[in-house]
Amino acid sequence: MARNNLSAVLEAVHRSRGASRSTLATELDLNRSTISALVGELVQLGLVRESDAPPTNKVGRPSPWVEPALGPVVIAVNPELDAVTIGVVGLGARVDHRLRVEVDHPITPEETVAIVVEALADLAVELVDRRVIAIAVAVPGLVRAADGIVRWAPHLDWVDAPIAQLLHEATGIPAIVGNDATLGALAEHIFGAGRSVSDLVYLNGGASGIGGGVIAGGRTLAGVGGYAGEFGQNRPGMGEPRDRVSRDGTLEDEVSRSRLLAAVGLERADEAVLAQELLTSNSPIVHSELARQRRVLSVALSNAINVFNPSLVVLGGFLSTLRAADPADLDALVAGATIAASWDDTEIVNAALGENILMIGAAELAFSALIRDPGAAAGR
Amino acid sequence: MARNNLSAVLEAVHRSRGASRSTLATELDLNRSTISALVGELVQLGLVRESDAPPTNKVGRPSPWVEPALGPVVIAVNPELDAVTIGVVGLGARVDHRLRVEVDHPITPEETVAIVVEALADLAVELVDRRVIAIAVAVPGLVRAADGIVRWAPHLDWVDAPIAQLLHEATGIPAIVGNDATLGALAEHIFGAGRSVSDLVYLNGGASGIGGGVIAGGRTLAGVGGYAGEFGQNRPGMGEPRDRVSRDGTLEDEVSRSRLLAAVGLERADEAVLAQELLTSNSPIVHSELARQRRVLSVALSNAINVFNPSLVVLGGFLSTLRAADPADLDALVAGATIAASWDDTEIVNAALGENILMIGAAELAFSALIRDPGAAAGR
DNA sequence: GTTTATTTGTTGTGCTGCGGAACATATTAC
DNA sequence: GTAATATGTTCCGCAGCACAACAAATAAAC
Repeated sequence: MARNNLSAVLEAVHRSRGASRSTLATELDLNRSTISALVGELVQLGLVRESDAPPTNKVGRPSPWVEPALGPVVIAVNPELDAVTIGVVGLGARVDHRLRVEVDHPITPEETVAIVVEALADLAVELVDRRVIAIAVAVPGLVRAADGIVRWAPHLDWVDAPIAQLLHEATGIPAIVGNDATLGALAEHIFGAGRSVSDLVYLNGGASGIGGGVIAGGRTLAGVGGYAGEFGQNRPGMGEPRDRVSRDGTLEDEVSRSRLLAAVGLERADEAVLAQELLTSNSPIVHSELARQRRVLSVALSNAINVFNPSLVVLGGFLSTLRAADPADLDALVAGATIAASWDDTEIVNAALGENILMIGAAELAFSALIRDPGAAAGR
Repeated sequence: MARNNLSAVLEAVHRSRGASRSTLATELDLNRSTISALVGELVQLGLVRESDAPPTNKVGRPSPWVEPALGPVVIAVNPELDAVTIGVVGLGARVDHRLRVEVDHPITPEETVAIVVEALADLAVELVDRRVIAIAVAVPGLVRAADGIVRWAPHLDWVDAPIAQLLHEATGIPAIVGNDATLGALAEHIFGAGRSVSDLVYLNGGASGIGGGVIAGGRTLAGVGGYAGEFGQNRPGMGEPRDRVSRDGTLEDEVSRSRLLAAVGLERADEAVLAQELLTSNSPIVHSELARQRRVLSVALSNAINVFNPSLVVLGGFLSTLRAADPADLDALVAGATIAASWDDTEIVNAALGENILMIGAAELAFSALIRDPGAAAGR
């Protein structure tokens, strides 16, 4: 039987990172007595804790504060070309620990599993008294929703990698996998720039290309297989033919980190350094490349806004730098190629969550399952 | 209180256009006794009727047939440049009457209302003993979801037209408005080519341009304002620069009915005639224009598939002709520019519902509200 | 043609989630 | 210190639905 309001209360506490009982009652439109019972049950389940009323200067009996419990945590994992990032994440997007294990070659699924196992051992002390709900992996590649198999992660050179199964077998902990940009969109939606918004498009520019994720009507856009949101492979129209510099004309070929690195004359640089270089350069080559990439990006964004009519377009990675170089220019370009009624509703912003975005997004994958059925985890 | 399963039963009967009680029970995973009670209630509400068990050769007590009742109907309205189409539509997508009122000039909202009022008078005899739930309008333009105002219908030259309010004031019947292509997508999803599918992209080519609608995760993609799905205004990349023949390079400028008419040398023609001309022509001009439009369309479709990962792309209007001229070519072009994993899930098909598509789609707008709360309409 | 197996409708009962009302309690306002 | 206000607590009741036992209507078996 679907104990729906139990989920609703847990979700509200999770998303707000804490709320008073009375605000829960008014916001969820539930009776005080119901909230009382449900919160009590969540406390029993160890998912939530109540603390003394915070000091407020309002008349009336103070309402106890309801917070996510410290117990349940998710081990978030993000394998990348040069490193694996692992985090311990609690309800309410609390990132308790984060560690980064560098590797000197493209990492295999098996090596990823080994690193996670080792990290779990290292974290054993911190995880005493914690309940590890799941291992959640954010992968830069296509993840089949049905079984969590990584169909294709070009950057990591993974093909049909059963990473979830491998992790589960190695640790005994349930494992779950998602696409990194999709999880980034989810994280920004629940805890970042898109908190109060139910329709957003998230685009992230990284070394491996451009990933995208969409929240539509408050829900993650998945598609049949779970591959939705691959804006990077799209071919946007070029305002001027000479803007096209790649063979295929895909967005991530045209708007790319490596072309920006080339323009500033660097071999490699981390995000902050590249941004610094780009934003302080006087070179006309840099400026014209930034302008060209903005023009191409603007068409892709217009296409996306025409189709999704989102409240927000959230840019991450080097795409936010591209915007930062001249936000007004990007806005004007997008405005020029977007349906006016749609553009009126839309704002382009930079991602709000920093380095933790994928930890939070991956954890959300597991927490959303917990929220769907709070009783399932512990006993009944 | 959300009487959820009452909705579920009504929805199942509506979508299946009739089912036995026992299949309802198994498909909705409800107890026989529950189905019995709920169907009884829907009969009481006049939304559903039971008839004798249909002849089946199975062992066991025969299960009564449950069908949509004849009573509740929606008046569907579709104002177009040259005519207004009005239909009487019942639950289960039963189109009882349809009439087309030709006009010799772009119709105004007020004229549309007058035509609807007149049609209601003409239909008075047929509507005896029917319960008109709502007037539902499918408009070729942008409809603000919040209040049903037509923000912009370029083809009709409507700007901020409160058509729902006007219709309600003139008739006393609740009125509701939606975008034509969005409603087309909905109709194909529930009763057409996309029946068993929860993710589809619908693109319709008409005289006024290309309209689009999306079903994602079984729900209509709306966007914040309700303007989602405007693929026609998108700018797809061109494989070869000379494919671009318009100034802005928007999809509906490049892939257009008028360019096809020009190629076959006609001033005007209805859909069937144009299709006939295009598919039987030997002219190299016609063939090259068809091929060019297919190439441009294919990029737009690839972009859509990369983003939505749908099970189905449904083409309507002249777009289905464009495909019919060489389906393999279109498929190959799309395959070449789409993420392989996504393309594996996707099939491109022609729209299955014919002239009734917008009648059914518009009616769905009202019926979905009825299904959400079956009790609201009649008494309690 | 009668009996048997099978499937389904019907009826009565009980559980569960939640709202409502009356009362208790902790705070501010005066 | 008393009043006003907001909220927690407790008890009750209702609605939705599953479950079980029984009745009914069909096909299959003999």
